[in-house]
Amino acid sequence: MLSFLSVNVPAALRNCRLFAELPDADLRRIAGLAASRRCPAGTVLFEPGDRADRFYVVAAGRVKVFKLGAQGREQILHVVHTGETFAEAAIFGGGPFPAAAETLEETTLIAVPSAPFLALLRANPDLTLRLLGGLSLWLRRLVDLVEDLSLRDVQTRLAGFLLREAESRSLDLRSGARIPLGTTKSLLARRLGTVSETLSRTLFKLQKEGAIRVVGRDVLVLDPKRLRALGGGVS
Amino acid sequence: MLSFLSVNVPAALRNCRLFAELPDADLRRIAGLAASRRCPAGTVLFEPGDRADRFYVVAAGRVKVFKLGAQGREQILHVVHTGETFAEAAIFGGGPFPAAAETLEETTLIAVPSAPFLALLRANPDLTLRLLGGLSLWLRRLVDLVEDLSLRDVQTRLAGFLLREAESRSLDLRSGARIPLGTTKSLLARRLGTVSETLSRTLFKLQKEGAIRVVGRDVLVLDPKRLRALGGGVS
DNA sequence: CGGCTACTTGACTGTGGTCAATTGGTGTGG
DNA sequence: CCACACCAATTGACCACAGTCAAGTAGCCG
Repeated sequence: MLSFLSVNVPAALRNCRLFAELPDADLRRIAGLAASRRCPAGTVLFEPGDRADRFYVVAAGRVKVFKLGAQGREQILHVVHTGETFAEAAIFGGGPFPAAAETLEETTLIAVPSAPFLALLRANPDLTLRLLGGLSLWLRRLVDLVEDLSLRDVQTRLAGFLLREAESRSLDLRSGARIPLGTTKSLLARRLGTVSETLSRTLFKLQKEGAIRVVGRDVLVLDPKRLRALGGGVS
Repeated sequence: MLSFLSVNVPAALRNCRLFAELPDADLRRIAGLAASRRCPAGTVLFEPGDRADRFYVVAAGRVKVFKLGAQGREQILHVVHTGETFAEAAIFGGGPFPAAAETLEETTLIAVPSAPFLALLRANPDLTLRLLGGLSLWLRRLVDLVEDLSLRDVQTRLAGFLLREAESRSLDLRSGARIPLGTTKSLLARRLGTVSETLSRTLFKLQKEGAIRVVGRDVLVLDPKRLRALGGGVS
């Protein structure tokens, strides 16, 4: 299923943290085995239960990894951006993919088959350690998500999200800082483990308290102190 | 803080899946570096934010890994049994422990310092791959937990738990099968992301529907079919 | 201009958490 | 052996957070 070759595969792999420092020869080997693929928005990449015989590098675009509930509700586990990998964890231990993945926009992907990749790992301790670091980060994120879902209400989650978002874009949190949500609000809602209606209301509450002001898809921070207080000691 | 040596450290490590096939020499090296420790029930091993410069092997006993919420509510991420390791993920990537850990009963632990362990990993691709498999499993469990918390109600979670528990003890699910909970009900509640009161009521509901019968700390399965239906297609 | 999607707002409801009181079981000490 | 203390578990009353359904608005693109 390779729709050829709008991308320079080796270059795309280099852009990815996991492969950034891999020797040229190895990189080429992977590139030779990998399939590059361009997908329109909404393409289903895999579903829970599918055989996990590959993982993905996002060369350009965005992908959501998510779980679907009984009545069609959706919990997003992670949104994967350009230069990141996903589903690397699933290729170990032999089980199927535990979640589903779907492109959020036109996206170029590189699928790396697991068998040759595992062989490469045996010979590259550095690569393996980097991979371990990546999985460890994934684990931390999931622990955070569990904490959010189980122990914090929506308002706290939202405030925390805004604070983290500001920090990750290295905005200093003075009054007036502008945080772009970068996605639709319904997407954000499903990331935070709620629905768009509730997110709407919660944004409104934060506004009413004077902490923020919502302008289209951006959030202006009006009162960083208050936002921090509501976010409950998130870094 | 080493309270010496009620345990044979190398033997305890051998009992652990992670180290099961490690060459003798390496095992001894680790054993030489590791600190063995006997803890009474309720000993705090680490808290979120502590430096992650070690991980643990449970030589005998049980440990809970958990997150604490604002008003003291607790979400258990995992209960670690004899022969398992925990916190291995935290030693990668340099961050602190993301959760807390505490012994549930009198427990003997082996703490493996991360620095020499990381060095050992570079030389042992087999060990590293086994570790990757372990992390991958952790990740799957957390994804399941997120799914439970976000997309399923307590009754479904409970039914699913009972089914998984029966399977993991390889009980065949005929009517009359007896599933020991193996813990107090309040512990189980916090594992399922709820509180003991709600668990009580939910067990009662399952009884009222004729699916199970609760006898002390065991659950008798009366109607496996119904239980499966309520558990919503959990394996 | 029409049609589509994202978003907002309102009214309602249910799950499940909190608080409080009671029961039950177990181990300890008089 | 009984009395007491302690903890786990249960039950009841209450209520709030947030999800659902439905209607309406705003914004965007063809």
